[in-house]
Amino acid sequence: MDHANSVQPRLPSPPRLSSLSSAERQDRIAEFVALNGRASVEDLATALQISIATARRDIVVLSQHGRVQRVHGGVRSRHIEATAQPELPALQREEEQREEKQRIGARAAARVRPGETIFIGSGTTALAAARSLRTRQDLRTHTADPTTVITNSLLVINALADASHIELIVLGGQLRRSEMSLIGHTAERALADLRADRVLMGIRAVDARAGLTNAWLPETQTDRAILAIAREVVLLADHTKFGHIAPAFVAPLNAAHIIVTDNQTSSEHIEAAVAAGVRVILA
Amino acid sequence: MDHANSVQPRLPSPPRLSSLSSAERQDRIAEFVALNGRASVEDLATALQISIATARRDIVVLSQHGRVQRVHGGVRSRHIEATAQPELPALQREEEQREEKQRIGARAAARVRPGETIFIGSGTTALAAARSLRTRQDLRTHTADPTTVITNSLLVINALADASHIELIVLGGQLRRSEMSLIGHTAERALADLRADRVLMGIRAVDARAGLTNAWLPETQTDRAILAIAREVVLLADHTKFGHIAPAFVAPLNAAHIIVTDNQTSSEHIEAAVAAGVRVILA
DNA sequence: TCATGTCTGCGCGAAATTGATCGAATGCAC
DNA sequence: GTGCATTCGATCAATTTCGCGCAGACATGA
Repeated sequence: MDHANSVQPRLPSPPRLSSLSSAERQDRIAEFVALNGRASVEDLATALQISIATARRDIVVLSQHGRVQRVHGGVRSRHIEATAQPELPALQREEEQREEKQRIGARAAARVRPGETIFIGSGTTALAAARSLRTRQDLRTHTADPTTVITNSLLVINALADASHIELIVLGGQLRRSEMSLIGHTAERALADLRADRVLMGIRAVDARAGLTNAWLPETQTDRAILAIAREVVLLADHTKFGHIAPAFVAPLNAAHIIVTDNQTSSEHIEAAVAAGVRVILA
Repeated sequence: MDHANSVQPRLPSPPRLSSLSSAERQDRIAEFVALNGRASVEDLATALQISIATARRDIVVLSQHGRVQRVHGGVRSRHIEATAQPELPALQREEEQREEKQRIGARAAARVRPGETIFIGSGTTALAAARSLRTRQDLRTHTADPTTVITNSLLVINALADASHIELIVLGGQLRRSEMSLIGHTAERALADLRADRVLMGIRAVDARAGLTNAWLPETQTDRAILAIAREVVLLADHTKFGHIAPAFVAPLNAAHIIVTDNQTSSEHIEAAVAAGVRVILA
């Protein structure tokens, strides 16, 4: 029996005694990253005496929880470099699910055709879409009928301020600093005179029964007015938005014609959206 | 074909995490650019010990994120005014008569009392006034009835975006990039619902007979609507503005209640303004 | 004792990242 | 406007890293 190992070609059995539980390992990894700023997968595997595969799995869990930021080759601290900007909530959140948001934004922006009028809402995912539009070369050449962007997001405005190939129309209103968005009576009144081909907007929470919900009640009035001006509503929501409910009801789920999300969204949520008549695009 | 392949003259060099991950490299580049203002592609490649191609790829990512501005040969900082290009006309002009504009702006801002509602227009002198308001401590303590700023200038918006003691209301409208101002029907419609204690605005040219004139006709409609919402109009005009006439008529000289200018303005122009019933303040 | 579920380590194909090269585009000087 | 040098963008090869399925080990419960 036993001894057998004298010649065993592989011993895949790790004696788990005395080693750490997965939660403890992940805490150690998070601690290590917080201390050193970054770590390669191999570093972690060596330091914690675990295999590369397990280190990788722990990293996946940690990044999904937002405790570390995943990069090719390892992980690094989620802490933002912060050269000058004050830590505005909207900018803080920009780092969470950064890769997913960029993919979602790019995919949503790809739906925009030259010469169209697009509304881009507030939120970091919508900001990613605006940045994607900023570099679209086909919009740059199509100068006869310029592409127009309407927005109530100060971040989108700044992102497109130097994009001379895009006509920029700003909704007025009161500045909500936590989101850097413009809301209120003035914004809604401006919307009455505007129409768009598509609306690209993010949302705080998506749930099949509770519909689309946001965190701040005064904003919902403006959000509803935004939804009403376009013939196609494209909702941008990464996988962390699904299955949750925020306090302020905005609209039923099928108010969105298209939802762009990432491939980590569970099929359960996707199927529920499809059943509600919404087209789901995985970025 | 001989030669060549027998001895491979290329060594594709393996990617090593041991150096820096892509995200870290990009942070370094952003930091470098923020510090030095600009950098060539070769500079970055040398400084970070990476190939030209990789440096270029990082630059593309950074510019897509809006963290740096790409130019032929390298990158330059985009941090000036948090968003805008230095070569925009409005910012080019910022350097002209800079001292005078700062004094004029500070003097005009000094008229603002805590709790008032102020409209600040576009132009670099008005921007100086906004910056002065930003640091007024008495506005910061007077929280019961917050001071409110209404503006159609993107530069003013950005200057006050992090001034949490100031309520900020933005006029909507179409972005005029040369001035970074919002104008048009949407802006005028928003003005219909707004009133202010004072209007602080710049002007292109001031002349006793020709009145207040601007360079761009479509803007005059918006400018007139702005003048109409306040009980006190404070005109900010350095000495270079006097005695000239610009193509678009905005309003007669006495539409302004107060003109703040600098001490290089000739007494002839000052007396003409006083004769028209305007109070002149020298900053 | 056996069945079941969960966790760990390993291997292989797929994806990602990097550096180099080449034609095309751009900027600069005259 | 013309000519020349530089830079940009796209592509290829090389290597690393990632994702996923598979098998073994331990814990739990019948």
